[in-house]
Amino acid sequence: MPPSLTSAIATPRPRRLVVAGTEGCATCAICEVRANGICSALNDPELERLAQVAVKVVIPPGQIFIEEGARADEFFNVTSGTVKLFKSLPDGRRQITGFVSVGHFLGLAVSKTYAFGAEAIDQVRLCRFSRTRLDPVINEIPRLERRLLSEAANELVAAQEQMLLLGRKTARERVASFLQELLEKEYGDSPAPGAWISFPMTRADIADYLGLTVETVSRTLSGLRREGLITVRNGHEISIITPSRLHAIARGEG
Amino acid sequence: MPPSLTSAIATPRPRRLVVAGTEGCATCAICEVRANGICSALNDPELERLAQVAVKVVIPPGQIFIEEGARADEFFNVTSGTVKLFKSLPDGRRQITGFVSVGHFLGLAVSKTYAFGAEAIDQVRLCRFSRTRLDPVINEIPRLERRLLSEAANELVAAQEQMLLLGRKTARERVASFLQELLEKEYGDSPAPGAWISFPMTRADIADYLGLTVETVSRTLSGLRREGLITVRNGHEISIITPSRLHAIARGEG
DNA sequence: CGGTCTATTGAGCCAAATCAAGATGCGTGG
DNA sequence: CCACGCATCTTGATTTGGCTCAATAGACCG
Repeated sequence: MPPSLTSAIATPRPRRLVVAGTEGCATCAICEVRANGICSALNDPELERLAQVAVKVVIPPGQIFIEEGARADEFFNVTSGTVKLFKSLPDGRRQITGFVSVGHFLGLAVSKTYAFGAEAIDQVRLCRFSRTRLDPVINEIPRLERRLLSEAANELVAAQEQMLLLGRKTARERVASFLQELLEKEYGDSPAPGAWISFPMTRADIADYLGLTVETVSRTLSGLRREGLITVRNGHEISIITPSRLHAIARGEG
Repeated sequence: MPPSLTSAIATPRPRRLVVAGTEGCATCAICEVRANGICSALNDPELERLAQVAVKVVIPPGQIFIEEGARADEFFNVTSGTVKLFKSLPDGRRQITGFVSVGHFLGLAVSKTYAFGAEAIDQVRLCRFSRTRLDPVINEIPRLERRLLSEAANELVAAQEQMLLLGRKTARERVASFLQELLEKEYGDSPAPGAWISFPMTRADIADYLGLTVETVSRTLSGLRREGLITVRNGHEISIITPSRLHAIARGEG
């Protein structure tokens, strides 16, 4: 199981952090994603308090807005689009630790620096909070802290699941797990066989997420297609024909 | 990179949860590990409050005291010994997601059931709290919740590091990373070259932690020994001769 | 319609898994 | 004390799943 240098290096490194578009500070109360993420835990006056320290920003596709190892003095809340979180080795090998989208809170790292990087896959909208300004708000609103704790616990569970995948699953099982995850994100646990799911990440992203190479991901998807388990459209839309079969494969019972 | 069925199955499944020794409820104020873990965040009256809901238990080596998927109605705080946390696939493949020892808090899972299992490696002492009794205490003491959040964030960082290891590192880099981790747990970041570090886990545990097989772990350790980077004594004690070389290997610069 | 990414497919290779002996250590009981 | 049984660890021989290298095929875009 040699490291896949090329898959990581071949990915063109997106340009560095440049100034992202700022949309001014809208009131959170009328935020279109108020029902999602940490904001859903707050009432109107609390949201008002939060709005005072929030700045909405727009990040273009491919831009890194959290640099690994940089000083961690900002938090983010994703309001639209998809973000990839990653860690890298000095020689460029890269592991994507998660894809996150609307409602997700970023920057929980307690240390002085970010332990991971974050890059926009498609166009991403964020609420940005400076740490120094958010901290007192968190202290004021215990429910917010409780919400963060519960979010952290959920992420921990997901991380453990991913460790099982990376340490013990075959390529086929990994790809099936990934598709399964897409399905669940879209439809919860109701299978919805045959519906089209579109995803923004490239094969290289999927490979770096699953600890594989681009070629293996591509080959494995082709295999599943040939077996009639899935259909692929435009490369970035799939339809899962037999969710239960896929689920069995993902758990190693395929 | 086929799954290592044997390494997981060969490991004899320890007996099921039987009644563990109970030591009665000592006051936390005089607890020998008061300075560690969540308790260190509390003052005397708060500890007194905590003591009311805590039960000290002793777990013999090899016993599973958290069953994957079981109802999660208890929390634990490790006061001595070493615990392995793991997730398994239906066919027995196993991934150890972490080794935890004194001061560590277990059971953060927000869901109804535990997402992972926990097994004592050597003799383990725990403080056990029932969820229903601990919840109000957490609500009363915001500092406790903050402490839990910070612990969760730290675990998340460790989990991301482990995903990088499992997804992108070679066997040699994984073993070096593991040894590096042992060294850091023992001495922080001051290298202490040549000192003996003893660890309780077997080669099978290490393999299940690093996503390798027993044979590969053994061979790799032999390799590092042959190269004069480490010395091994009794199989469960090592001395790291050149910490900086090891660290370089762990980061993929070896 | 050429240029540049991104994805697919094929051929060959290699790191780690699997299979197979031994070696070492350790508790138990004669 | 040693002999036995059992588990753990090490080492060797062989196999293989996924990586690497290489070439082609789409997709997108100015």
